[in-house]
Amino acid sequence: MKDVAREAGVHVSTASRALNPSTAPNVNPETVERVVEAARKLGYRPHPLARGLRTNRTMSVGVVIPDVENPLFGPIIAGVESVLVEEGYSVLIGNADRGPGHADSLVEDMLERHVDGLILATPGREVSESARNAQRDVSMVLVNRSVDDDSIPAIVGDDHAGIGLAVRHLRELGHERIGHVAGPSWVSTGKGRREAFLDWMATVGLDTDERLVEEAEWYQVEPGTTAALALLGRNPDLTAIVAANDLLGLGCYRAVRSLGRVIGSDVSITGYNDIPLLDLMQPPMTAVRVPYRKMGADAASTLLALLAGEDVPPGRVALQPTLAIRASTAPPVLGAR
Amino acid sequence: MKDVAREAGVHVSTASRALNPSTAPNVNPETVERVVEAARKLGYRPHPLARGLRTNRTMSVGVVIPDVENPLFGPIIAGVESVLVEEGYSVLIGNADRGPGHADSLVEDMLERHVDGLILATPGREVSESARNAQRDVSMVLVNRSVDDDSIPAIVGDDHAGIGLAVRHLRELGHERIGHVAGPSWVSTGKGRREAFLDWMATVGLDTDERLVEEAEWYQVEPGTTAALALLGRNPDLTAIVAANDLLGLGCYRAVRSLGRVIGSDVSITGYNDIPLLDLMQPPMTAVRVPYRKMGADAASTLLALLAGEDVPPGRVALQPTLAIRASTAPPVLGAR
DNA sequence: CAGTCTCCCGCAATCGTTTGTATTAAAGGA
DNA sequence: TCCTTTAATACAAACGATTGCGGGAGACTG
Repeated sequence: MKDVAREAGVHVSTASRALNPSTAPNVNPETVERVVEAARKLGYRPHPLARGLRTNRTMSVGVVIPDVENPLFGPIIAGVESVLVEEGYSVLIGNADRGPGHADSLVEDMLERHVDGLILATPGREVSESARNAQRDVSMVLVNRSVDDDSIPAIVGDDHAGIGLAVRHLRELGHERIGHVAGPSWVSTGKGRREAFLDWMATVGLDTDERLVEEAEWYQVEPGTTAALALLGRNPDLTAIVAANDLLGLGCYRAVRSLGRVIGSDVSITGYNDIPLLDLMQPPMTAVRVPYRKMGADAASTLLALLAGEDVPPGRVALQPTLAIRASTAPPVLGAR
Repeated sequence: MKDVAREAGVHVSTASRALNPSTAPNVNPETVERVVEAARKLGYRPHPLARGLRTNRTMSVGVVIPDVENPLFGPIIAGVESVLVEEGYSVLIGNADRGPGHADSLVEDMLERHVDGLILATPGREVSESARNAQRDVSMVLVNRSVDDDSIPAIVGDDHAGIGLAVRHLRELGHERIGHVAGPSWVSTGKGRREAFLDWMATVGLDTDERLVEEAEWYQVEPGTTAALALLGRNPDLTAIVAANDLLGLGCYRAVRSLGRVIGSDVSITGYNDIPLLDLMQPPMTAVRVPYRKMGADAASTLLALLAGEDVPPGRVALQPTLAIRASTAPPVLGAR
């Protein structure tokens, strides 16, 4: 920049102002022209560290993901990245796969790096101490999760509506005995979808017995099988299962098969999330599709608004899911009961 | 840091030296002790921008991925992140999903941000102009790709060995007419696996007719089906297909089914990569498994070595794949020819 | 005892910007 | 004509560290 100033025959401070859109009006238009030309000629690029040191902004935001290897988060990251890069921000990624506490330590790291904002996708329904502290220092927004007291802006899928799509779809097919394989209740989605399930069962005029719900230990295939077996053992007359997650749904596939029953005709199954390849399963799985990429993009936009000083009301914004109907759901076989 | 120095009763420069492991030997041990204590007491955290401004290092590395939504890259990112974070580096992620040229622009962005190193997973067998320039300024290593002239260190899977696993497995099952659905030849993996296939066919004493290979337009299910149909149309007597990629393999599934033949018994199929859920397909797919997480970790380690000034020979390091044998491969039905 | 060497430490410059304040000159008003 | 206002630019102090250089004190040597 010193060179640019010399080339344009002005002081560096003038050059700085000329190059900065917000201060450019304070300098003579022709001078601006000269400086801009000099900068172009010399191929000047501002040094982000020097700038950041002075302005106290790094133009970077941290994104903490519970498990990068989970295909679920690819679209979220893509969505976040696409809008942030557009605004000149860089995305620092943190993978909190080393168990509880790891997310907090990543947040600490990022704060030390003076990120301008944080986007958290880590699970858990409560704000950790460190996150609480972080909110004082930087803007932050949650994605695909929320906190019980809604004290932090969150972009989430509308789980209530999503479960509603599944339950109503099954109801319309004629199912009357529907069960739910729930996710762990300490995760916000696990709790929310479980409640939504019972709620919708009542809405469509069906049984809301707690015995129709079985909680899986974790969002994986194996726990899904275990839970589904327990559920079907307790309720042999079930004709449909709403799984809280695609992997749990695949776990249900295994359970149903191991009982010698046919997926779709004997027992209908719905998944949740619609991860890739679900349409290639045998049979292809009906699933609630959540707009994850948009979720990431919206979270990023919200963060940008916060960074711009706009007042963003805390609380959650829910994105509407859709239902991908495939062959794992069908009308119940009449008289099977 | 000024406060720390005052608290310890020394000059800031002394404090700086005391806190920095590499310069600490130059200061009196008791003084170091006092400074460290003062720093602890005041909760001192170095300011990375100030430090970076002076030292010309940002302690960050850029990772450019062709498509974050592809489940393949999750493990790579996780591997990279795990080793870099350990050494105090941050990971900047760039998603080059906006077509050709986007990767270059991301690299430019990262260079402007003065990343200390770059890890590129973008496809293409040639070094772009910008990458070439980048290599002058920062350390860089490639992952899951290489360049034709091997001028940049690259960590890749050993595709030749991987294809060998598949071909030999099929040969041992008794297959003699084996085809290959190749990936696009402008991608390094597409070209490499194709050549490896023909090479291994010769090695196991089988036909190496070019007609046994059909190139898919892109690594996706649909192009895989198209290619497989063409391949099977041309060679109706094939009893096995080696696909250059899992998704292409799934495309083969569709093709085989649409011809009314049975996967496994009529036509065996092998995939490549072993992406999640492949074991839940019907039938579960035999696939070459590439250690992607390790690949990412090794790439990061190599980069660290480069950053430490060690001499890393250019050229590729190949990681050994394994074979996950499942139900999509079986002995050919005798007399089917 | 003078000279030299070592070991610690302080001084000050530096990295590349931004920005509050001072300065200058021109323009406008009485 | 002189004073005040305004516009445009220059000056210099930050931001928070690192680091070459020099100086002072003590130890060692001859």
